[in-house]
Amino acid sequence: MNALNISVSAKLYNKNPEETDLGKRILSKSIELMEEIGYEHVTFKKIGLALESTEASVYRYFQNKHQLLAYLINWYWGWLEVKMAQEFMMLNSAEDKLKRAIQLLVMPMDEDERIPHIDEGTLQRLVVAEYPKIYLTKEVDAENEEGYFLGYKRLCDTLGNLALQINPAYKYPHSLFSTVISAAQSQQFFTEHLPRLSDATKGSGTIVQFLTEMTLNSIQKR
Amino acid sequence: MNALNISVSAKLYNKNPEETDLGKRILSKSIELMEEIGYEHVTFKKIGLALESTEASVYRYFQNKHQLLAYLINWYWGWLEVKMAQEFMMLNSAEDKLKRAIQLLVMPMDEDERIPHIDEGTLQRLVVAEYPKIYLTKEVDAENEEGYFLGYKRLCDTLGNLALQINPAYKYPHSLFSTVISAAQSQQFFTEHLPRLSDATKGSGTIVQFLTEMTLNSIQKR
DNA sequence: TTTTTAATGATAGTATTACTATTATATTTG
DNA sequence: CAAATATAATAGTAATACTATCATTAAAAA
Repeated sequence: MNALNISVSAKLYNKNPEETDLGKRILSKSIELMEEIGYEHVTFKKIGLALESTEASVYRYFQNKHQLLAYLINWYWGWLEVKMAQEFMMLNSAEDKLKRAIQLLVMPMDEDERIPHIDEGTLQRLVVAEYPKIYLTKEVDAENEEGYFLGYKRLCDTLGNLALQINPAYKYPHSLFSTVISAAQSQQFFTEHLPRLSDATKGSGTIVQFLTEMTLNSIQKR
Repeated sequence: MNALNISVSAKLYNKNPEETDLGKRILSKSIELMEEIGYEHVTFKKIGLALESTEASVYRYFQNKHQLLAYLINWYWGWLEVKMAQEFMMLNSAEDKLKRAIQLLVMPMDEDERIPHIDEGTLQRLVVAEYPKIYLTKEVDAENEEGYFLGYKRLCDTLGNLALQINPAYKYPHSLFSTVISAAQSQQFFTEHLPRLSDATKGSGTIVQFLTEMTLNSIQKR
């Protein structure tokens, strides 16, 4: 069996959803439902209903909707890192790795067959639509200590280190990649919903070009 | 009297809050309360209480909390544009104007004495903490048609046009400035709450430098 | 095999939220 | 002075975000 496990901080659940059948179904249905009706309109009652289970059962796995979203988003960043690590093995230069990383941030994802209960494509669209909501709260400092944002931070570090391989004197690797990762999401959203805030048309080619140029122009030695 | 009026789409309120005393007090207290306890924890009941007025009275001005936030954020972008236009009069080159614009996006704001009922500094902190919440919803397309995001779009256009003055061949002016405006906000947030996502320390100098370099490197002719 | 434990389902209940509606009162305008 | 308008006071409703209890079933341990 070639299963693959993405690690998510234990503070992001009451009871580990990866360990039970119901848990996995909760993940699967939550992604689907949140992407479909939007975070604000999701309730644990609706998730329970969609699962043919109950509100109380969902509460056994997650304290609340916010924690569930944080779990899913962290899972996504963790999975992306694994994906990137795999692809990087086939590439030599840091520049090529960065370019590929940007593509992975923006391009639609295929289902990973090693993880049948999670539809990565739907999860990616969920992340595009909801990701800042997990940190833009008054609880951010407390949740930060619990590891709610580790996925994002790790990804940011990984890409920042690639930039430093290209130019060790570059002064803003963390700022640059938190900006690039964030822009990768928001440009997708703008292209679809607020096109005046983007120069891309449907299809992700322009976004990748824009981000790649911006990144390389920023870190280049001069 | 040298009053100054920032125009906000009439779809962003039930009854224009700028036209009455209670309306202005609602704006003033909402900014204060939202910044203090966070958007999620605000209710119209609490705003009414803080005003020594009632929930029902607040509902006469705004349909709901979401519309109120959208109003405030649009007001902020409108006000920033006015501020920028004033400052641009004293500058000649497009590059200097862009640099100044980035400073205005990031630096703490003084109270504008022409508008006594709005504390621009507090409003700026509110925008940093909450701005994506007005468009990251399933209602974005409908609200876009109502003009909920005009402030952001106009600001983005204004800065994009400056970039095109520097390099008319630059291909991504909208994407770049939606990214820069957004990064200006999120880098402030990260510096304070998630420092591993930024290279700046408290005080806005580093953020301004980072954004300025990124912007100019992106649009330069090569 | 029996016993215990753990997981889930079913149901009920509470406080708060997000409104809507009604009426009374005060203020402004014609 | 009459009429219109703005606000305050209050009540009420449906949905939300939980918490708690108990019964059932399945799996694991004794």
